Amino acid sequence: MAETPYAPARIRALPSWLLGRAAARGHRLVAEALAEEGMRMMHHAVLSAVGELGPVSQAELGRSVGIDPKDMVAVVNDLQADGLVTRTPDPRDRRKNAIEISAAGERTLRRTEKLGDRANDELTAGLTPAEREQLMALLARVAEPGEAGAEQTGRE
Amino acid sequence: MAETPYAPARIRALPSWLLGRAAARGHRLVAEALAEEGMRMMHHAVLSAVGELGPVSQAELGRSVGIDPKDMVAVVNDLQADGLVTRTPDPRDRRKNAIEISAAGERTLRRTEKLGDRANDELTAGLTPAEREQLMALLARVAEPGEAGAEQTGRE
DNA sequence: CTGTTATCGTTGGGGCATCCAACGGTTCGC
DNA sequence: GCGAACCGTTGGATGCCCCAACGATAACAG
Repeated sequence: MAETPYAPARIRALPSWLLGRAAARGHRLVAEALAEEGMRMMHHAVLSAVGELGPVSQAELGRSVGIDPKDMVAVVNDLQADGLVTRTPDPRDRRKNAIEISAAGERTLRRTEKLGDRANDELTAGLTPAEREQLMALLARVAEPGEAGAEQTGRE
Repeated sequence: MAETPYAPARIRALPSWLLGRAAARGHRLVAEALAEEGMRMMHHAVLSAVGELGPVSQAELGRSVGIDPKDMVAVVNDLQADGLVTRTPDPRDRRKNAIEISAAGERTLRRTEKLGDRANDELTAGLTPAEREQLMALLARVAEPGEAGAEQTGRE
């Protein structure tokens, strides 16, 4: 074998390290894929959340995908500028904005979902479907330690 | 609050998403643990690499842990300022700096390794040792897909 | 009704990790 | 020798996360 600059074994043996590397690769693959549609990860996540939850307030959206309200403002601004979502004042609560996906947003979402799935397939290309399921199950338990009932506000 | 802000199923079902969440938690736990010694993740990783590889150039270090040369400069600066490593010009190649761990570096490394291990134990507290090994094996295959040729080029 | 408390959207700032482009100094291949 | 490649270094850009504050609005207690 050539003298590859191997990562030190000590570090490599740490779950957090491997987790970070794998996540970095996943992030890169997905980001590259979504870039084909001019989308970014958070934007896609938010758009998907809007499409799934229906008309929602920004605060609720932020809690659902776990991002800061500050960043949510920018994301919704972009999505609205691209005509992917509509932001209308909620008549029943004038503090809120009702975010809803548009027809164009639905179309874009369908494309970006395909791209995201494809990137994730590439990410897990070395795994069998069963192994992928296994990985997902293990990751879920590592990402959310408590998670017994799961009805609670899973805030991080 | 009946409405739980659960993450949309669409997004949650993606390995890249779960990977990111799990990595974020791991990162946070390890960072908090290392902060007890005033250390940060990259610093610890580099220090560990130096201790394992012996006298080594910064470029080689950067390749081994997969970080940018720019950031490596800052890391080595900090480590040197804390007296944890020595940076001496390589007489055989005056472009290179020979980075070597110091006695104080060894001591600090032993402590931070304990802290890192402890944080990783907490991270994987919900898993049995066998499951943890399983997770590591799966992650390794996801993080480094090719792995056969041991191709150079650092990363992507 | 009035005053207090809480939420919502928004703006501002900071910290941390990753990445790319460039440059002078040095070594290596031809 | 001379161009190509590498090394350390500097500069800048980006993305993600967290905290604090503000005006407007709503919910609630009195």
